[in-house]
Amino acid sequence: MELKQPATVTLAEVAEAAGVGESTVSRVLRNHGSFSGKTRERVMAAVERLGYVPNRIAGTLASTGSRLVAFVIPSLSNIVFPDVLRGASAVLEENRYQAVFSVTDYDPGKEEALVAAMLAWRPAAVMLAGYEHSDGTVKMLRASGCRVVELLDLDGDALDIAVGFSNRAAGRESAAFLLKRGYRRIGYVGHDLNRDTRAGKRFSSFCETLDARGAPLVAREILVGASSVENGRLGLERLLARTADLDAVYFSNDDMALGGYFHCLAEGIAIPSKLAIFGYNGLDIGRAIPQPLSTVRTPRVATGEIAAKLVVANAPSQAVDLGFELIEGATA
Amino acid sequence: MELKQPATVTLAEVAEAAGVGESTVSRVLRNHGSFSGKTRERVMAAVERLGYVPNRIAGTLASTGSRLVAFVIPSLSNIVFPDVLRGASAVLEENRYQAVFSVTDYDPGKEEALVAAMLAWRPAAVMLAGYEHSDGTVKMLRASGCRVVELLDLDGDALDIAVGFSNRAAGRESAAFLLKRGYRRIGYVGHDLNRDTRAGKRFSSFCETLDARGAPLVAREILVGASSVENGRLGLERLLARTADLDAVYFSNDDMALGGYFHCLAEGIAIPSKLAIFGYNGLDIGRAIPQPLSTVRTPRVATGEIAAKLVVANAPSQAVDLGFELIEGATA
DNA sequence: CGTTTTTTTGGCAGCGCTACCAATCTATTG
DNA sequence: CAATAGATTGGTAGCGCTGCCAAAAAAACG
Repeated sequence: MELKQPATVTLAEVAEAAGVGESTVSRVLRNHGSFSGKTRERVMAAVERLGYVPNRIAGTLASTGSRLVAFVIPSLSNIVFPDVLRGASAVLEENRYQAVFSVTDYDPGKEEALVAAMLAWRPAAVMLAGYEHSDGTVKMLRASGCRVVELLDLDGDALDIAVGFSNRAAGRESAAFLLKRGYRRIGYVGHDLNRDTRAGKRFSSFCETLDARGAPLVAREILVGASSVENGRLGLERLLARTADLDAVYFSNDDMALGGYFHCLAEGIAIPSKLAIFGYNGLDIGRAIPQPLSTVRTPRVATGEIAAKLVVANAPSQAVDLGFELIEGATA
Repeated sequence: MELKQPATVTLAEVAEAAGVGESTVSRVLRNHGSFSGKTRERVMAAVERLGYVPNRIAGTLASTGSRLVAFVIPSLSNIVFPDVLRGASAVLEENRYQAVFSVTDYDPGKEEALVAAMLAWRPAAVMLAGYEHSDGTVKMLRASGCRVVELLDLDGDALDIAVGFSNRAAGRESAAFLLKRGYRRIGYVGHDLNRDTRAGKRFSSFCETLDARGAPLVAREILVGASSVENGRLGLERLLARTADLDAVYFSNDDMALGGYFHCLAEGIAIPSKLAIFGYNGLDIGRAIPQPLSTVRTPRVATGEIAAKLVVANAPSQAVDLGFELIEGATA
């Protein structure tokens, strides 16, 4: 079926049909300013009859601020970001804001280009992952005059608003937990850390903590590419082939850790007696496996919610620490 | 740090600074129409110097078509939709289109409201999940004149463009596969099917196929709420408590099936000799567990890609069947 | 009732940009 | 060198809506 371009109905036509002025229609539709009940009815009837759909493009141009919120996120494969979007989206929809997004693939250059493209829509706010941005990105954001929210990280200086938790603290506490449990020969399996700087921060403070307690990291296996269950499995396999007698492995996140868990399951490696496994994120699936995964649960949805609420309320610049929760689980 | 509203630079100011007319700046920036190399340089220098960011709101209003594509999706928790967004987003970004989205929570009423809100942005296309929409939604979409793409379903009549595969065929082939393997006492564990109509279609044609082959479904367990690993586990537990001697269970999707798998693992139920498990979606994680999950792999990312390509190319109305692949795995 | 106050209205100038058209300039041709 | 064709430009009317302001109508007051 060919869809023909039906001459779109404009506000002026509604006004004409309702026998009132344009500004009256505008007021009724936005429920702003004053008008009589009778007028309201006539306008609504005309709207109904003509099938009028307001044009937000025109509305936004005419008024001052837009109700667009731009998300520039590294990935949609990593469940973290859909979770953040989910939390934010619920709040934004309630407040008649509209979410727009694009995906950087963890590439700062692409991030810069996408931020530029986003700013062209004159959003009320731009939401980004973390603190590591190119100079160009920072400059544009500063000059834009729109709100900037940096998500899921707290280890650095915020441009405007930051909502999240400390990845360094998460790395530190994970290390402390493993040490407290008596593990001394600890390894690490992770994905590309240059791109995922938050995972990098966790790892570096994890290592610092081990060093400080006199039980430095014994071995590491870094896989190219994104985190995934398969990479976690592969990573652990390689690590164990290279290094004997490890008693615990820290993974860059739960996806990777699950891969490690499955490897042990398949190879008959007893968890945690022979090898302990520790993840990061607190995914639901980690609680459904036979031995609940030991991990750190992060408030991903809440991060999105709070960020959206702050933007909607046009709150002052601030950093909000939502914290995280270490889940002892049964794998470490 | 307070971000001050910096008087935004307009195209007129760039024109002034570059000593050329507004339309010339516009042509250079869009690389459209003709202009000399020298002019181009002067304009670009002025753009650079003033830090000009074009206003797409104004641009869209002034020109005819927008480069916005609206996604109205049921959920962000179900990985299916982030996958579709991912595929689409890559293509859209390449073509300088912008993705906007909102989430319906599988609620047709909310879908209608969100479609209305989306149409207010005069998108080039609206992308929706499946064919089941309220009358109001259909009416609005028809009247809107923008392209409509229905995703991930092919069992029904498309409004305009449809991209996906047949859920009925998937249900049918899954049943045929289990029967061919010799399973006769087959059960089902699923989530709320009124909302997820695609899962409902799979289930009903699964049952029809079993009936036709004289091995009707023995038992079912439907859980309220969304699909999840935990619900899958719980569902299988309940199903087995109620019904003895099942030899295979079909799950509404891989998340649910993984829950079932973990239940068996924890309870020491041998797979597939004692109980076979079959899922749907072909998630990566299903291949990383000790016994690869038997399932149907669906082209989710490709669905998004193709949909976006058709929209960008302003292709004629059509239904594109991307098919699916039955993965034999080791659990059935 | 006339007057003052309050509530409702309509008119219209932009918002920043693009599309169209006419004007200007440059290169070509005979 | 005039004439013609082609390449570059600038001017300007909207795109559809909102915000401001003044006019009109209704309500309140004395």
